[in-house]
Amino acid sequence: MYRSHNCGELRMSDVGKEVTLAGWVQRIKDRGVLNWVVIRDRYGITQLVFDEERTPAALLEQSKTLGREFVIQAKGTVIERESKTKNMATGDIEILVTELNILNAAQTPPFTIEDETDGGEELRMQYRYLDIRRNPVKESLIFRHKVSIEVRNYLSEQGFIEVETPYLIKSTPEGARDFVVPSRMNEGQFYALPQSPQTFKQLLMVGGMDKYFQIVKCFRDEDLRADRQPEFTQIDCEMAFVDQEDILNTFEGLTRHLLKELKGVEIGDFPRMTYDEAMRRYGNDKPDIRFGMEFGELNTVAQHKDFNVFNKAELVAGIAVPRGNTYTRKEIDKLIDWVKRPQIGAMGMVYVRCNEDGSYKSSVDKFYDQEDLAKWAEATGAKAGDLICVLSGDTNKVRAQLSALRMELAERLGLRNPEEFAPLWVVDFPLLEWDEETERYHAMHHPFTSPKPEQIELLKTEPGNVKANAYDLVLNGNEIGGGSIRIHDKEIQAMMFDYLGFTPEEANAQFGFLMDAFQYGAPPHGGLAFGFDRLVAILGGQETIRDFIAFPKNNSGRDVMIDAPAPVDDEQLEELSLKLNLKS
RNA sequence: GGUCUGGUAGUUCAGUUGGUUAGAAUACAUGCCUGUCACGCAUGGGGUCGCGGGUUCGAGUCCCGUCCAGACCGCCA
Repeated sequence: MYRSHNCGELRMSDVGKEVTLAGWVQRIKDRGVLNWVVIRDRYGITQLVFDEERTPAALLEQSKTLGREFVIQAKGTVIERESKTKNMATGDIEILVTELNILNAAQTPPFTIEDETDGGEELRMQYRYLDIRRNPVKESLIFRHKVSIEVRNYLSEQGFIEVETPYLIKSTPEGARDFVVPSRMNEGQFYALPQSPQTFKQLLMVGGMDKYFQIVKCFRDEDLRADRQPEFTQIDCEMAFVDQEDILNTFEGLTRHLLKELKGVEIGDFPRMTYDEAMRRYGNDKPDIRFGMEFGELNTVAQHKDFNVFNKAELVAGIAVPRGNTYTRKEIDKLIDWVKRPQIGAMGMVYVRCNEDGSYKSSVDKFYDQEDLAKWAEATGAKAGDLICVLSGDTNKVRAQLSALRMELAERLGLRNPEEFAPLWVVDFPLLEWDEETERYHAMHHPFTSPKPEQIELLKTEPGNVKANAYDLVLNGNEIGGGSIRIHDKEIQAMMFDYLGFTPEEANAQFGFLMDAFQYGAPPHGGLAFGFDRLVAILGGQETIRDFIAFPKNNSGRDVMIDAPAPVDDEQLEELSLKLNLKS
């Protein structure tokens, strides 16, 4: 038996007990005739004491050979401390050690194993196993475990069955780039790792598993972000014999359950907003509605004067920054520089100071009088003391730019409280999206998404205006889930592929198995997938998913700990019938 | 593919207008200390200033290239 207790559980009521603890050396405080050693495991920390009067000399000397992160086992008696501390749960007691075993010595770690470490990101990733010993990372992983248990419990109680689907599947041209895996037994052929189990879950519906879920890894060979990894986890769900309303209710229930069980937050019916409305009010299909600063469209109140920048703009829109009039001219200039950075790309920014006395002072006073500016204030909901920021130009660009500005200002103003949760459904997404590069429509969600039935005719005349039975679940400005009612009719599916530019032969080669299945009794069905890493991170109060993944990849998709990806040797290539054609 | 920021001691960082022997904190080592808990005190070791080239009497500092890291845009059906 290596230990009788863990390092987090001993209290005053245990005083007098003979115990054995095992763990890592957190801290050594050598005072010569007295030595304290703090030992740590997953459950907490406990202080060991060695002193000249009560400890054999040899044992005291042995305690001084310890170093940080040594793995040790200590036997001894729980005693009350002479000086207690509230800094640790076990701060009232300590262990008077009678036997010390060094189970494994350790090199000094490259960064401190403390809550506030001195280690930089890269170093922590390189020695992730040391990083995981730190409370914040450890707690994040434990939190992730709790979320996954709650998800499984809830869905299981609702009658969902978890079914595993294959990881070695087929590459498809639509959507993200695939990670491909060469097949030794099938020369010149490749598997692809799934971007999602989409077609398999639909086939499970055809198979009669009318409530399916899976907590499953997905893979996309695209550039990374703070909230995007090349391999990530989804809560993938699908239901048969349901309409959109059934699905929204089911997964709103799951989300509400998670918020209640894990955060103690009770939320009523989630607001719903159409895609068009979200774009108009927030310039964004995943609005953060924890705060206001909604867009005011100013075309009608700003396009009647000689200010040509506005007159020739497709959209003039502004937001009211609460208490923004406290900004100095210099600060506003910096804000203008900020929106003009290439990442945002605005040409400029017009601002209006809303003075406490009800008057206005703008950067375009030459063109607009007080009466005009009062209308701007009304449209943006600006109050005395606010600052109105106005951008103009191409509608889509203005919305994206003003949305970025809104989020940035909210962040600076501390309006994005991570302990506040504001979910909503965004519904009625467009079915298709125009792609400038290939000059054709492609599916906004995916090609299996059902158009609104009453709009199928509209596909022929105005494909860009057709809405889909597609929806996203948004939490605090992040898309945490998305899904749709699927097509379950072979003819409509074939028509969709046609609109997306597939020849019948291509459609058949890629997705023939699915359309075949639709001929053998496919039930109406639909579903949704949550981004599990993102969901866990946001519930945990963060927007970076890395600390909720045990072994994440870095910005370039590399695992710096195991140093992957890496070349394979010539024999492996030979066996796979592969030849490299390196660009550099 | 692009924009921006950074790379100096084990680690986190400072380093002025280009100037003589590159600093601090922390970690580490040694010694002292009987109630510490971010203990304290003293002493000590520790540097390819990411890499390559250029300008200059002289480069951590300026210029060009390159590599690496992070954030973002494109991309992510």
